[in-house]
Amino acid sequence: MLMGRFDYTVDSKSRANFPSKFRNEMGDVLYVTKWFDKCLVAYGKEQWDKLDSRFDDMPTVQAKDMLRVLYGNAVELVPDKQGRILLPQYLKDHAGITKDIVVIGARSYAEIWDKEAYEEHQRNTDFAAIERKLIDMEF
Amino acid sequence: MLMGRFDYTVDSKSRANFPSKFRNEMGDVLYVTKWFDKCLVAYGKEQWDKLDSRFDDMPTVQAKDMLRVLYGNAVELVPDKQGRILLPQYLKDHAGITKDIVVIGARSYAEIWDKEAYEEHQRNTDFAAIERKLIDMEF
DNA sequence: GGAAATGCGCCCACTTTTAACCACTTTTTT
DNA sequence: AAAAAAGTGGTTAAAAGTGGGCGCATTTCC
Repeated sequence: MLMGRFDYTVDSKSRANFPSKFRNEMGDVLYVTKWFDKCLVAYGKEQWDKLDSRFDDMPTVQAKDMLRVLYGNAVELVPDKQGRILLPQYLKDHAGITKDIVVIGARSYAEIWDKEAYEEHQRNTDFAAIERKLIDMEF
Repeated sequence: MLMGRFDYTVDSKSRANFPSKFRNEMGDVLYVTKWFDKCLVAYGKEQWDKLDSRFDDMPTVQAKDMLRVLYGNAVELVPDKQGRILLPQYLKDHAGITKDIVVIGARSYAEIWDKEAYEEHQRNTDFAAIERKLIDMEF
């Protein structure tokens, strides 16, 4: 179960750290692609395969725009011995990543944010609405 | 059943005590995350798993904002031999914790407050409104 | 086609943070 | 009053994070 927040910086060689706690759980291959709300997702192999299989019996024509986003932007990354990954430019662009990043755990996957964008998103989050959602599911 | 109020201070290494009475009941792993009203929640493993399982068959896109708040800010904490926990900075920031904290029991979970914020919140508590709520639910 | 340049993986060294210990004081219990 | 439990403080060791150097491969330019 992935959880927590981890702050890192992209170094001069454009490498970024990835939480060791997450790596232990996700295995040594990460699948990273564009995600909603100006951030990136990272899946471990197992979870990625699960996601992948959901397209098995989806009609191609119906799936094509989703495939373009999800698969067309996906990369398979292997962290180096220190646990760092190298994000391709187009993914960094999507998330607005320049220097400071935030990696958060979200149960079965991780999200990678530009720190500034993350905090902006936090400020704009309607906590009361989330609280109502949780009440609705009788949390 | 968790109940009562316990006052502690965060030491120079930013460790904070956690009531031994609670630990006995909650087990030796705590799950702490952001909560509403400027405080933190702590769950024992059993309660956390119960909560966790409710996301099992919830569609990802629908759940993502709740996951971001709940899991993105959660930590799994194992108290040291003396029963202390180490809160990450982002959680302390959320609750406004600097030095003095208050831990209160709330039936199945515990809340962690900054002492000042807690007393402020107490002063602002509208007992009459709570009384009406209790009347409504035919308490 | 060959030499310089660039990018990237791999490794090593250093710093910082976190976890694990140990010792001691205070409070509670019997 | 003695013993046990709870709470506090500090030291040490391990792990995580960060920066940079080196070499190999591909690319680019002459």
